[in-house]
Amino acid sequence: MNLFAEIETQIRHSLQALQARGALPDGLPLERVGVEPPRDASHGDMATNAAMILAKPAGLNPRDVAGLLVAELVQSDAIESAEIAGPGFVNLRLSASLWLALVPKILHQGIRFGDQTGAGKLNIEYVSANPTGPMHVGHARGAVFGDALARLLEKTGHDVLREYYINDAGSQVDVLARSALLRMREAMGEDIGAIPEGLYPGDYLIPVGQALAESHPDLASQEDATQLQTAKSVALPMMMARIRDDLAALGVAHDFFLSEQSLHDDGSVDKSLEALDSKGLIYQGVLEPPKGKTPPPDWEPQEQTLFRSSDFGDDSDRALKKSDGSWTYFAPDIACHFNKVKRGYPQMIDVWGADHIGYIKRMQSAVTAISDGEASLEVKVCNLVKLMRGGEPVKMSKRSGSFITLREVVEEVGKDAVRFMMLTRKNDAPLDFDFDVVKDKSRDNPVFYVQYAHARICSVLRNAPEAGFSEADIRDASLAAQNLDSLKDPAELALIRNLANYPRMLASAAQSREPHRVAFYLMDLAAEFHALWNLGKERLDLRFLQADDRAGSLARLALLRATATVIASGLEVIGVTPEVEMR
RNA sequence: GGUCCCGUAGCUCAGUCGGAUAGAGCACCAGAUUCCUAAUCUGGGGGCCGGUAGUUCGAAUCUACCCGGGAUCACCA
Repeated sequence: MNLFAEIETQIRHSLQALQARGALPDGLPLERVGVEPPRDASHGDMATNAAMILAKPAGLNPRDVAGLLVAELVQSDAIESAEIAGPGFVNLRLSASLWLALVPKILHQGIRFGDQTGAGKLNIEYVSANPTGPMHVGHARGAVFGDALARLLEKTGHDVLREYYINDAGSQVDVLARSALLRMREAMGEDIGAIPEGLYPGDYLIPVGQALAESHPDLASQEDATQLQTAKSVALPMMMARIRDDLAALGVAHDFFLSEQSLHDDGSVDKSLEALDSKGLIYQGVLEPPKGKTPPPDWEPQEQTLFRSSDFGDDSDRALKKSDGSWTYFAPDIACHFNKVKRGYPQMIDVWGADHIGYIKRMQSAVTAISDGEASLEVKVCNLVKLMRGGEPVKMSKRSGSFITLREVVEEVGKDAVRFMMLTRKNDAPLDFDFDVVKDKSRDNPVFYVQYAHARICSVLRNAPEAGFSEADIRDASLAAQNLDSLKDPAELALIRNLANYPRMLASAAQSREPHRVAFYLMDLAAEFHALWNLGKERLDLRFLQADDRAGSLARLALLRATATVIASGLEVIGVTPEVEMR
């Protein structure tokens, strides 16, 4: 329960009391009443918009409603003062003990501070990179975003399943198999020359070729279809193992892997289509050419099996089978989501690259159609990542196979830096990833800046014994029992208010599915802590450790530990390590 | 042309179910270290929140239309 919610409840009770007395009419929209921190700290600790929201429905003017509310609120022990301001805001000042009580609460709960419960089951699918090669940096953003979102949603009470959909049935997998077969011949001593156009040139397939050569020495003499099948059966697990390794290096792990091929093999694709067909949503037809100035030059009308996605808000109906009768990628994707629903996850989130934006409506249409509106799919898109070094974009050529892999980036700058940097921009905005910034040890590097704040607090605690405080004194349990009344300075109280905002921030970040807010909150909190630290240089009374002020020192240590705990908790949500020492 | 995203300080970007005088970092200028990590901090200047209209007690935020930038648009995954 966070402080803002408590005060909001208090206000609601006061309003209800006024209604019970007849001072306010019944039937007011109390649910719209909110409490928020005022922009200007001089206005108080919290402000409510209640009077302005309720004035019109109550048939009173805002300042009169505010007056009634103020008279009611000041009777509460929690509220020290309440005054009317501006157009009808009620500014509240909470009794200091209420704020101070937050510190032991955090110390008791540890990094679980801010946890919420009971938000229900949720399936989140992310990464789902094709198993045809190593992960590159573009995948990293979706991986980090998806993982951080999953952690955030778990923190806020969801029962989350992290899912990876393996596209192991498309034509790209055939290309993978043929590329692996070529590498197999190479492994057997054949001079294969340059890798032909249309096959994957990357060195990462050399071990796959060797594995094939060892496990299936006679494969080259088999029928083509057998060769392909065998190559796939060897190459796919190796590619997926590598992807899992790369993800693990980033601190990302999925709970469930769903194979597209398995959906074909067990008839799920057919069943999904039958389900749609039974609702009358499938027909044979010819799509109109795409509208616009420049229709594709090679466009020609094709009769295809179509899904009536336009009945569900899509711009056009969409093909499930190509004109040659084979499946489009859309059909197994429907089966994939149907599969999730049937496994008990009607609430789904997909994380896609921004280049798939145009695909969202049809997928949502299909989910709505196949579940009769019972299931919902949210799609979050991640925009491009541009790698920068020395102020210049890093050149990437996929053709030559010299693209920067996720593994290389993680090895160069570390997983924490990759993860944090990926969350320094809204997911749907393009992001510059600058190697120079990420490796910098200064204020410019947000990863460093936040971790350094945590390390600095740990440093103070390490220095405590020298200042005469025992190990027992500075344990969280002891600090939580400290009297904190000596924490009076505005800078100290401001830090506590910021800590109080943490659960609120988590809730709104989760609701809007925006884990980057956690990163921004941490940067802000770190700045506030660094400022308090430096204040101790000129204000000796604010220095944390003072041998001649035992009670005051312990109170300050309690505040510091609470701050470190919230930083550690927030870092946990985005999967970054809270460093204990940075020298 | 359709759809979606974006437009906020010189630059890069935050901005909470609409809330009070719109914030931060960088850059620029001026300062702080016998002292818990100066790897940090303090202060200063800098704004038509792309534009117009609308809804509202109140709009950077919501709606409509325009302007500018980007992504995407049968059959590829």
